[in-house]
Amino acid sequence: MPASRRDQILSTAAVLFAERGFHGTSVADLGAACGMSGPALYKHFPSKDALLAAMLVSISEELLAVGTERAEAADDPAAALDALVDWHITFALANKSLIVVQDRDWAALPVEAREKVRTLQRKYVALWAAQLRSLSPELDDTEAHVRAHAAFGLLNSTPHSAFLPEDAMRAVLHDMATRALGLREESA
Amino acid sequence: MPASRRDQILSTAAVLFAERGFHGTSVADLGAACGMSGPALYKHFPSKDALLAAMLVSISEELLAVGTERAEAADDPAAALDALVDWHITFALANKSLIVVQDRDWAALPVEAREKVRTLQRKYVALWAAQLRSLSPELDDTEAHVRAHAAFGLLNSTPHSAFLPEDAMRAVLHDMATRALGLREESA
DNA sequence: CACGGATGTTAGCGATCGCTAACCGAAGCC
DNA sequence: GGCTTCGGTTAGCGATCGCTAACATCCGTG
Repeated sequence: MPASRRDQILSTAAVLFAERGFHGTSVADLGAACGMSGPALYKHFPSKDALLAAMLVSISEELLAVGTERAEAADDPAAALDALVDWHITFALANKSLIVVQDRDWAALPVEAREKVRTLQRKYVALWAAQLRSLSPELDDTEAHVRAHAAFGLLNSTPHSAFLPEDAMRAVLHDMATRALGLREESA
Repeated sequence: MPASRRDQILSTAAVLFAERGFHGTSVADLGAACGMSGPALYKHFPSKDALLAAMLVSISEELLAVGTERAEAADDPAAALDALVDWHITFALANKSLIVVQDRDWAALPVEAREKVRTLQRKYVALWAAQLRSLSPELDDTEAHVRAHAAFGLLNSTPHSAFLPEDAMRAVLHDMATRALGLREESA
């Protein structure tokens, strides 16, 4: 079943929320963009908030789950970080709008979903930080978290600047991220 | 005159807009946070939109103006980029909320201000891109822009992760950004 | 001292918002 | 062939929004 009505709404909403923000998008706008109008959305989601929650919880889960998997499959910390960078790039390129919405509108989530998302995100950062610390054991834990966040910022710039073909974007982002994290010391 | 009423409103608004978004902050909220209530704001700004515009136009101007100045004062492209990184870090650390608002809520600007901000931002990116290309003349122009955006993403992560004392944050961000941009090839 | 501008107040208007109610046609099932 | 379910419609409610109007207070100045 490729793309249920529900999925179509979620992806349309991601685009609109990314462009205008959650509070800047009315349910009428969203309905219209889905080819229906306004209140029809309530046949698929109990509320506008719940729609946002479904969107953000599922992406946080996927980022963490696949990230964990990729890191565990790697042979050493450097390979794990390389795999994490690769996975994050893949995800960000395939879900530009979601990436934008996630760090823009998480504050609009109802409390319960907000805490769930924050927990998942914290685990995801911790996953990166742990790999950074086993690569460089002298690294302070807080600094490792800061470095992970900085790497996310770099990689998450892609929704605002995907000017190149996908392969080229991948290459540039991979190069910059691995350099920033100290994974390589030589030029191309 | 350090901090007129107008400035106090602007900086309070920056904090609230960064937390809840432009559309998520009512003029009553903003007024209350400034120690007055609601409509009093209209004695200082003609509209809520105009307030946002004043905020974003002025920061875009400052980023570009000082950036240009710093780049011109440098002896070579590498020094210019180093100075740009340094300036951007200084600005981002001193204006965390504004950095957030700028890339979150620029779409809420009235057309005229939006175009002005976009023009200024484009010039700022072009300033970085030009330095990157004179450092590495073989670099494609589009890729240079992408690399500049990625560097901004990295540096702009600081509002979400300023867990370290300011000096340490500066050092970490400077290290990562210069590595990402290929300004150094050796470890610390 | 009168007065005018600057800066605040409260009341309230019109528009828009999220959401519910009531209704309807098509599809599937016994 | 009737009944239910599913997914859609329009009408409209109550709340909130940005903003204006009308009025109060203070303060510098001729």
